[in-house]
Amino acid sequence: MSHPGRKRVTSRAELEHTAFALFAARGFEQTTVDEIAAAAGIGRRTFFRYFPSKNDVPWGAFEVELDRMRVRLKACPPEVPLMDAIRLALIDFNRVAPEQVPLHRRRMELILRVPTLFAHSTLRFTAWRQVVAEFVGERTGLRPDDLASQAVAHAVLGVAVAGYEHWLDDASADLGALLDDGMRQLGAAFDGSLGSGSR
Amino acid sequence: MSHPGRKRVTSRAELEHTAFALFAARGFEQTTVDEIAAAAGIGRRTFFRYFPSKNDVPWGAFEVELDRMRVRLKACPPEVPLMDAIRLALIDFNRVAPEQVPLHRRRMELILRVPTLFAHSTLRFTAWRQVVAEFVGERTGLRPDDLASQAVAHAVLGVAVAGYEHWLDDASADLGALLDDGMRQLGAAFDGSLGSGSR
DNA sequence: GAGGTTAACGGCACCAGGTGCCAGAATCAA
DNA sequence: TTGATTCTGGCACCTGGTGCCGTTAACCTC
Repeated sequence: MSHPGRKRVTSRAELEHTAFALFAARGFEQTTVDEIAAAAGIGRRTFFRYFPSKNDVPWGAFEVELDRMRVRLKACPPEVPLMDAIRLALIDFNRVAPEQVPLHRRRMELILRVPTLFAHSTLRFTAWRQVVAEFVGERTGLRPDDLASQAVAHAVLGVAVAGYEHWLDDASADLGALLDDGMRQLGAAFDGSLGSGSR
Repeated sequence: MSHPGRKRVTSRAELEHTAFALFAARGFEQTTVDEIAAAAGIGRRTFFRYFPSKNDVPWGAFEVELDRMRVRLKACPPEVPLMDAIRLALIDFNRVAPEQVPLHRRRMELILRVPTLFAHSTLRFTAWRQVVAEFVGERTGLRPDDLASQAVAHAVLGVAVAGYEHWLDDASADLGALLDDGMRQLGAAFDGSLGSGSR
């Protein structure tokens, strides 16, 4: 368990915490890396050993999350229709413990509302879509990079982003319900019942 | 028609042309703004008066294009079902004259394949989605920022991006057919026929 | 506990994109 | 010619990000 070499002086999580406090106080763009490093008591150079860029701070440990989504999709029994399986996994994946809601809110506020951050998110989004596309592939026999698989993955991500946008606007909203609704309404749009009968 | 003041020494289009040549030769990331400015015979400072950033060069005059999409959607008769109208407008919007195909290809290759450029595109994508969402709003009576409108807009953009990805991979492919296919298959996914019967 | 190995730290110099400021150059109208 | 107007481009400066490299702190072995 013990490794040779100097011990790490801080951690991603701790650094994230320090940074979030500054972001809340001054805003993301106005906070420089020097300020974060100074507040954390580390050198600027060291900051970049914990995070490849300032833009990566709000994302925390996303790789782990990605895997959660993958597992969640796979756990769905094959009888459940494709889009239902995805819808349920999407809802479940975005469930957070009540005590974690405030942090999750601030995190998503940064990611979705700060323009440069939203832009930088495309990389993560692409990875997330890939997970969905692979699931579509497994279910349908298509290749994950097939047009249909990719289109579905894009659409699902779109529902997620749109759902989050509404969740951020409305503090009392239930994220799971929004995502459920988004998926169903998108389906309704395709069968022609959007805005008329379905709800 | 004549204005006072010094004449502009170049134009967006000309600058874009110069830049594209350099991008083709050295790659986007490897080309510095100084090099573009030098090649165009202008000062670096002046470059930033024609384009707010290097990332904006490949987008050309996108505002105009946006308006074309808006008009194209509005031109669709109300009898045509919502998603059909959007599908047809999407195909038509992305039709380019044969002689413009090579340029359009290079443009889209940059935008979709260069990571930082793809990331930066989110701003334009958001504007484009908004046009679709507004159309959904008009047709259904929902608000454009309603979850359903936004979800549809996200999905359609997703189909467009996925379609372009395939078009870039396959030089012989017909972009219009890909977009048509993408929209139909997304619909098929929702009614459960994806991968089984429909094609 | 001395010495070697290992790994993290952090300063320094440097690059690139982007901005504010401002003096100067070009154009038009009077 | 003068003056208003508008574009130009140099300069200094800021910020994010990287390569380099000497230093520091831990562990392990003898």
